[in-house]
Parts: sequence; C-alpha cells; structure tokens
Amino acid sequence: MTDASDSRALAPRRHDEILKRLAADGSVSIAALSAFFNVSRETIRRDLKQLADRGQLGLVHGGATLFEPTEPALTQRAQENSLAKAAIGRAAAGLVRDGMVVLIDSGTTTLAVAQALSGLKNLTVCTPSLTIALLLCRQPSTRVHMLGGEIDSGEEAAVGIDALEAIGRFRVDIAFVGGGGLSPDGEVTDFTRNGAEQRSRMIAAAERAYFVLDSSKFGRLTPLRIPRFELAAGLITDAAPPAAIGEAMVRKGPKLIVAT
Amino acid sequence: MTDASDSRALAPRRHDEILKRLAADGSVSIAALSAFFNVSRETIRRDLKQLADRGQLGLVHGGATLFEPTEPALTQRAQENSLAKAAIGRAAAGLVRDGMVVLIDSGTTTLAVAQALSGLKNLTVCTPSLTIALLLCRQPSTRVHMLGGEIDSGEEAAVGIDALEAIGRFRVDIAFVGGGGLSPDGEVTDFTRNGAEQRSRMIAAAERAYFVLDSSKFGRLTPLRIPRFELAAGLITDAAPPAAIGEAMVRKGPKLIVAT
DNA sequence: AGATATGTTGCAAAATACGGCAAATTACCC
DNA sequence: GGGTAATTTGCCGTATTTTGCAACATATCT
Repeated sequence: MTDASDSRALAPRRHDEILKRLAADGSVSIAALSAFFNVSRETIRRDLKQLADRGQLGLVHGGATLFEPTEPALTQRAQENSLAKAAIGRAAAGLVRDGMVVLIDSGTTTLAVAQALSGLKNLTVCTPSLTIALLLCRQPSTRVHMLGGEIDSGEEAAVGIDALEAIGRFRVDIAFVGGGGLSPDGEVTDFTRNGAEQRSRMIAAAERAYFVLDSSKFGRLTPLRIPRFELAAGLITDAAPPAAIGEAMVRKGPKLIVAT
Repeated sequence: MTDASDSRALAPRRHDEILKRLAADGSVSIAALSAFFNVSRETIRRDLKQLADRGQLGLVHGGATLFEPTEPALTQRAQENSLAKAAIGRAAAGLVRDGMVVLIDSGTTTLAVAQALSGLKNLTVCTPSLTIALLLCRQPSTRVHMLGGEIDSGEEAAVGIDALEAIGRFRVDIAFVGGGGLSPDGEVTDFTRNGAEQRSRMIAAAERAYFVLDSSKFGRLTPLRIPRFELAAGLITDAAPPAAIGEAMVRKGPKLIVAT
C-alpha cells in the first residue's frame, strides 16, 4: 500500500527475506517481521506456515527457527519405555555366548542390550555408538572395537563411509540392529539413507542378525526400507505387534521374539 | 515491557543461548539468566526444567550444570592437576581459529583442551578418544570424526592399526598431542609402541602440532621415544621445566609455551 | 535458630495461534 | 474494456500458550 518501497514483489520476496534473516539470526519473530514488511501478523504466520510445510524452517510460538528435526536427546530417549527396553536387552543377551563377536548398532534399545551383556566373558564387541563403546570398554574381559567415522550428534554414533567400510572388515557372530519403525507391511524402516545402508551392512556382516525394536515403533512410518532386511534372523520386541504386521514380517523371513 | 528494539526472545532462542552458555561455562545460574533475558526467574526455571526433561542439562540449586551420566576413572584422573590442565587447555584453544580442522589425542590433558574449545565455531575435530568425541559432538556447529579401532580400556580411546590408518586420511590444521613424559634429554616419550607410533602420525598429519603435557610429566622416564617428535611446533605446559630439559627440547625444534 | 535465597504452586494478564469471513488485489476469459 | 473467478490479505472473536506476580514451602548459609 503506502509503503511502496519494495512491496512490488509479493510473497516470494517476503519468503526470501525471511529465510535470509533466519539464516543470519537463527530465528525470526512474527512481530518483527510484520513490522518490517508492514503487513499483518496473520500474513506472516501464513508465510511461515508455507515455509514450514516445505521444510525450510520450524515453527515455534512467536516465530520460527531453523528447522531441526531434533529427535529428543539421547538420555531422554533412553528413559522412554525403559522397562520394555530392559526386557528386550535381557532377551537379546540370552542369545549371546561367552567368546562371541557381537555387533551392536547405535540407539537406545541397543544400549539396553549392551547393558545386559555385563555377565558375559571374553566378548568382542563392535559398535558405532560412542556411548556403547564407552560403557563396554569399562567391562573387564570385553574387547571393544569402535567403528570410526563422522559422528552424528543426534545418535552420538559414527555414520557414513568410514563406518560402512569398517563393518565389512569384521566377521560377526551375532548382531543387534535398531531401526526407525516397523512398517504396516512388516518391514523395518529407517529415517535416513545412510542409516538404512549401515544397518543393511550390519545384517550382511553377521552370522545371525536380530532387530531390536520396542513396541512404540509398530506401524510407525519412516521413509526408507532397510535393504536385505529379510536376511535378519529375527526381531526382538517387548509386545506382540498387530497380527497383520507380525505375520507380514514372518512371511518374509525374520522370526518374532517377544521378550517378557 | 515490550522491548521493542531488542529482538524479542523466542523461547527456543533462550534455550539455545542457555545451552551455549552451559557449554561454555559448565554451569549457568538462574539469577544471571533472568537478568540477561529480562524475564522472571520462574520463566528461566521453566526453561531449565524443559531442557532437563530433555536430558540436555542437570538441575542444581540456583541453576543448572552439564548433565554427566557416569564417568568414573577418566574423569577422576582429569581432576588431578585440573587447574594446570585447564590453563593448558585455554592456551591451546587460543591457537585455534573458527573453521579449523583440529586433531585431538586421547588423554586427560587433551580432554581439557577439548573442553576449552567450546567457544569456537565450525570446527572439524578428529579424535581417537571416546570421551572427547562424546563431549564435542554435543557442541553445536562442531563436526566430529571419531578415529575408529580397538578401544584401549585405560585410555578409553581407539588404538591400533585402524586408528593409525584413519589419521592418514585427514588434512589437519592443528593437532594437540599427549605423551607419557618429557625425558631429561628433552624428548617426549610414551608408554607403548602403539601409542608412540600413533602420536607420531598425528604430528605428521598436522600442519602444526603441539604437545600438551602438564608439569608432573617433567623428567619422567617412559620407555619409547615418539618418532619425529621434533616436527612438533611446540610444547604447551603449565610451568617452566628445568632449564636443562627445556633447552634440550628447544634445540631440537619445538617451542616452549608456558600457560598461566 | 534465624536470615537469606531458592523452589513450587495457583492464578491472572498478556501475547500468540487459529478459524471464519469480508475486502482488496490479481488473473483470466470473453 | 468489462466482468468473473481465484488468490491474497486484513480483521475479528475465541482458544491456547506463555509469562509474571504473589504466597508459601524448602533449602542453604552464618
């Protein structure tokens, strides 16, 4: 209207400016933006909503911040469903014998598995998880091999090329692998391409591989299938999944193991 | 009330700042934060509670501290001579600039260096130490690359062939390397063949390499010379070594840097 | 024990989010 | 150029969230 200075271009001009400010400051406020553009708060809110739908920022009360698919912190995730995870850990540890080479994926459920291994002797453990490596290297008579590589700060574990290559160098007796969800058609899926590939290689590297997923993951949809998922020996969980999902998975190969 | 000019503090913005300060100082106080943000103590308390629920910090009376699960042996060693080590850490961090690639060896003195890096941005850090990797991967805008390999349970760090090879893949701006002792003839020495070789490669991989040794190591005799030790740019320590030792070292190449 | 500082809770005020609806602008067709 | 449909934008009322205040319980210090 009366502003006329640069109101010539419409929404896209605002969007560009918003993203610019966001990149500069880390966050933007609706009040400041509406004052700057001489438009109403609702308009800015709609702009932000559009940008949020496109995944270019994250909405918060009063404005927006850089999009961050922040999974909850590891320490908190470890406590959610901790009873179920402990049960899964015990069941998993029951499959391990003294002297085995064990591959343990990153994640909170696998951390519970690691904690349950304390009674065993002469294990060789490979893991990409900093937390698990630290935990187990303090156990006497356990040899730990850390899979190196770039650290994902959310998982606090190595991901990427170096970790992938390192996995291939091991002959593993038994692997415990996490996942992002168990899809309705009975497949374990993951959040990222890297993660899916890494887990796939873990399965391939192990004599026997077990997924460990707590029941909150049932039916959850995450974008990527884990290749060669069906080579896994089984899925260890804390409650029976819906019949349709469980049967679909068992038909593809992996056994279903419900820990109590 | 409405602080017109001041960029209105979105709740998540406060959270970011709180975490930043926490990482920098190790602890934050409610009084200081409420003064800084111009909000009431209750608001800060609610912020801290949320962050604590997410496991991102630990609450204490009057504020919050870094959440530290359980780290026995190593952290205990880190306490010894901690004042000296902190000084060394600060001096070392002063040599680092935003955006550098930093290689940090395992050990308690190097851990102090890692802790002192918190103010810097866009660092890429390589380390064989589980503890340092875990610490720094929680820092925003810091990329961590864990050197993989078999974990030495005393050092809680990767040693051996895999770590040696991984070091060679990096182009490093600056490296901070530990050692077992500073021998009477002015050379840094180590306990094990593997350790000496690993440290040697770290020196070779870096544009500039600095040893970090606290003064308790002066004159200590450990069995193995660190090959190519003289390529290091300097030795950072907390007190001047005996003149004979210091002069012997400086003649071989490395400068002597005494932190205060 | 007394004094000071901190934590906790309930409640009210302010700011913000969300939906519906009308006005203004733009695009489009004839 | 006129007219109509579609989109954008602003305004309003209500629901939700956030924040500050006050009163009281608890902890810490001297």
